[in-house]
Amino acid sequence: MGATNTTHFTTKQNSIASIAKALGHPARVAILEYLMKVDSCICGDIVNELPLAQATVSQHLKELKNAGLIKGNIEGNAICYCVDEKAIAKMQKYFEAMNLKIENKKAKCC
Amino acid sequence: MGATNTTHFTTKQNSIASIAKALGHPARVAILEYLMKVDSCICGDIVNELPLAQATVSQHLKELKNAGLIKGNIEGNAICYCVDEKAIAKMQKYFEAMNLKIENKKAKCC
DNA sequence: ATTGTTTATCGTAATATTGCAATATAGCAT
DNA sequence: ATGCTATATTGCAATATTACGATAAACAAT
Repeated sequence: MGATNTTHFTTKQNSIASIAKALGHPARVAILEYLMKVDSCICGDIVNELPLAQATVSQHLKELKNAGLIKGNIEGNAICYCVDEKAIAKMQKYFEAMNLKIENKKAKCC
Repeated sequence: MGATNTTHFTTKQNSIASIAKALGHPARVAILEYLMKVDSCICGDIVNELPLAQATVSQHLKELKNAGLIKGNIEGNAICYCVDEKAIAKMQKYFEAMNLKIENKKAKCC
């Protein structure tokens, strides 16, 4: 096969997996971090920052956008991409809750 | 191509991407959540919990283990898998820091 | 109108992932 | 020793991802 079977999992599980998957490539992590570093941003900068061809970077940006991790506005010739706070906040809350559960755990097996 | 080019990114970027990638499948998110729910765990339970064949679940467990998200001890006949707190803590800190940076951000473009 | 700049899309090749049946392995129980 | 149970591995087919060159689209500037 090769196609992920999403139908049997909860909406939240699929949503977390979808965001995580988008972050599952170092180039996309690097893009996100670069967008955080500069306050406003144009893709041309990103291409220069990364060891990848323009077409590849564009493709990565598209995936980040599809996953809701970034949002972009057309600004004349260029496009302004920004981190989408909502997705980051969602992941932050998810791992925070998980972390809390682990700390409150008494039983240990491993 | 198809092979991810890790050499040009930082160790941390590769590390975050690697953990995120492992979580980039709803079945693996579901496995992690199930391991959180029960305190101690055996893989047989996991197979029954998921809509996937035993071989597929075993493969997903292997990936989670490779990414450092879970750890497992052999216990006689079965294997006891647990969430590895270190990986969760790492992700939690990563997103927390990112979230803080976003909150302190003044400039907005999108 | 032509040129240059920036970003997206298409086509394609290489590689990775997903999923499962079949089989192997390892320990437990009889 | 034989069978039973739990997990891993192998082999394979279907699909997805990664990467890039070539090209297109959209706009700005001359």
